Amino acid sequence: MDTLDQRIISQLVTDARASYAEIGHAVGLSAPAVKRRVDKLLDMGILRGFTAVVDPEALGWGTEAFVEVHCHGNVPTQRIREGVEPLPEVVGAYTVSGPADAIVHLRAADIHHLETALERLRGVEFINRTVSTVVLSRLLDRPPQA
Amino acid sequence: MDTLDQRIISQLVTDARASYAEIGHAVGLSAPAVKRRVDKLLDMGILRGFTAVVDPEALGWGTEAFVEVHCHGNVPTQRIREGVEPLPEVVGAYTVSGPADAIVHLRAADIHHLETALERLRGVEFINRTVSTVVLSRLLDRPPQA
DNA sequence: AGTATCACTCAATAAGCTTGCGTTGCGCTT
DNA sequence: AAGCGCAACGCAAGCTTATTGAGTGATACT
Repeated sequence: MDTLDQRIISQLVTDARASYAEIGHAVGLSAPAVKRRVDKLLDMGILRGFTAVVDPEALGWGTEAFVEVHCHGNVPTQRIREGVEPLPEVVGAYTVSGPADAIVHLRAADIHHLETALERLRGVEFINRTVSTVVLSRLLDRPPQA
Repeated sequence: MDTLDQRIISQLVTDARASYAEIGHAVGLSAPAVKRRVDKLLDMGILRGFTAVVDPEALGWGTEAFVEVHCHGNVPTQRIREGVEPLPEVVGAYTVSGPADAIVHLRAADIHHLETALERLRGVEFINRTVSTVVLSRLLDRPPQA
């Protein structure tokens, strides 16, 4: 995991479908050398995989919200994960410091869909109370250090 | 934009480096047909591009926080965007309903780095007050409808 | 000094991309 | 009802890229 690896990763974050030759040219290596490093990074779990960046609006996922989740008593983080993971509208979930126990990031087709997703979230047994903050507009949404 | 396109997108979200032939096999099309559809989706902006999924821990971006931003008076969303965009630690920013004006998602190497990023965020001229919520653990982080 | 290890380049083959071309299905006009 | 134009498809050819093996040089350890 040296500076060469980091530059390769940075290239892949910018364009995950770039050819190994292109990446190699950018970082000063041959194509096979790049492939071997990428394979190793995947093996080590530093690279988790490759994904497409989709315009959520275009696909009809235009509405999102951040939800503070307050639980009944002490709930282990693992159980929180298991509780929210089945909801397809959940795109992110984090345990946090402060008064709330967790923050859940919801993405839905519209306000009505968001409402039903929230209802299902509140239906999770250990969840006591939720405080929702609806997103009005997405200003920025990018990978780190791109 | 039909169901075939959606299935192609779903394949690409799962693995952005899959070959057109693989995708075609999964959705019942030939490789050239898939390529033409992908090109069109890119043209239309429905597909924004392809990126690598990196383990943030491994790259030394293990600490993150959500920050409620409160502005001085009325600030247009565009100016908020311009204000936070230069900070590399900002991975997401949203204007929201409720008492706060915006929510900013920060990602930093460690607590100290997070602190300096917060200071720089608070240094943005129109920002009045911030309320930070530090992430203790990431439970879930996934693309929608994967 | 010798040697093991590691990562690289080069080269060759296999796989995949990309484009032109002919075909088909569908809606619209004549 | 036949003809036309459009849009999308599959096939095939030529070209590019991926992938593997083999050889080489640098580094570090014995």
